[in-house]
Amino acid sequence: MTDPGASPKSERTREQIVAAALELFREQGYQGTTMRAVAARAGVSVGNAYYYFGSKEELIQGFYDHLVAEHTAACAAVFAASTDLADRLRGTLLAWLAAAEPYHRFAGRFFASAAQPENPLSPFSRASSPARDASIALYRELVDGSSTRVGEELAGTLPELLWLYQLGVVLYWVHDSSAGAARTRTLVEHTAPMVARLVRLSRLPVIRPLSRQTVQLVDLLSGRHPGGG
Amino acid sequence: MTDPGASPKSERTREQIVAAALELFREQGYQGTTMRAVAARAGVSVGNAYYYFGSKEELIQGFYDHLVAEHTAACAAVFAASTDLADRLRGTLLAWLAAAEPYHRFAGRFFASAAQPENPLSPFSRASSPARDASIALYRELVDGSSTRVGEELAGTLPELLWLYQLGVVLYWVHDSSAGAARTRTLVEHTAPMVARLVRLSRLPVIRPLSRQTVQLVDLLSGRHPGGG
DNA sequence: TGTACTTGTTGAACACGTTCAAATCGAGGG
DNA sequence: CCCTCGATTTGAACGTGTTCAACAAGTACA
Repeated sequence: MTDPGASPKSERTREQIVAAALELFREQGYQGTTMRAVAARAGVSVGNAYYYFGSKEELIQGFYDHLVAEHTAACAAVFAASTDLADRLRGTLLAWLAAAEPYHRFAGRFFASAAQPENPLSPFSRASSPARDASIALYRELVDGSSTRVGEELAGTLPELLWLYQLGVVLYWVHDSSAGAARTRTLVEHTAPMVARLVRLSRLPVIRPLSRQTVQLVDLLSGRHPGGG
Repeated sequence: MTDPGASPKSERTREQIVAAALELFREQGYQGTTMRAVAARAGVSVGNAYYYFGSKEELIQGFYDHLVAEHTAACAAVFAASTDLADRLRGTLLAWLAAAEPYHRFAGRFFASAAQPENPLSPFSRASSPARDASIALYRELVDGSSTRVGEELAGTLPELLWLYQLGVVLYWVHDSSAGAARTRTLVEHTAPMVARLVRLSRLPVIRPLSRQTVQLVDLLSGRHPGGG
């Protein structure tokens, strides 16, 4: 299985494998890293690596967990710094970019896997729902702690919408080969205030129907995987 | 190379290989189809398949070309049927869904490849720019032939924005396992009028700055691959 | 200590995508 | 007809991800 018991021994082996994999991913990229090399550096056999991880792709989950943890930590500082919605959005996204930076080289491969339906790494998959829920909760905190008053219709769904916004930014970042992801930073700098503005405008009579329809649609379709229920 | 001379003989061999690949993709999915099986059904050797196509993924280009052609043809009828912007949007997207339907099973694998940076199949890649330009041109025709008056600021960039909108719909569709892609159809039915409404609202004084900023941002960042120039 | 059972580990073997040196084909010139 | 040369075709061979039967180590209980 993929998730064997958590004895101290197995825990240690598992960590050795993840550490070796992350090292090699950084050094050689995803493609350039072979399972044989990962096993060798971890000091175990190939078969043993497969005892802990069902596939090469699953090794990436290690990177993913690491990333989520680091991002969440960084956001605490962001949330403490300002109550302005645009500031908080900008800070949150820039913090993600900073945390993900070292892995940009193989992130493409990662998100390509994640883009596949039925892949456990997919952000919409059942396997990802804890990470997804955690991420959405982060955005709920972002909204709740901001000074912008959000209409109650929108309030419930806004965190999920902002999570989708982040997904879009990440998608752009993956394809961004500019130095230091400068273009993605530009994207964030420009869109964060626009999104914040849109949230404020959503209470206007002209916009309100659109806002309401958006919420209804997301609630209708979302939750989990599009085909899920 | 990938693109050997176009003698009648090589042309025929190439077509045999593409045909065999598409058959097998439909029958067994992408993963379940081996290059050996493709070569066998096409009546050639494995090496010969690689003489024409640099990789298994490149075989998908055949499906892609087929799809674009069919979609474009279907849109002619859509454009003739109505000048209402929402109708035209809805029709265009539903036509895409109809054309792509038979390939839904392996479309996930396809778009996963496409999601990878540096992959020629990526919609942002240089190799795809003809297909991308053609697709954007389709949306320009959609806009130009509609009865909705579009502000001149937005007019130039709107086709590209709508193409991005389609990209989002496709992304959803790939993950949609509901019968007959019913959920994606719902998404289209709801969002097409909303997008059309948004286009109309974009001329309002409250919205106009947002619209202008959006256009500026897209023009600043877009064109090609984020890191491109 | 011995015995049954679970957990952890091994490395050879398999099927696949891909490569490549060599064989074959086919048109043009002698 | 033969020769030449590039385009086309072959299939064995390589490296890869993955599987699996077998084995070792650890654990619980008598």
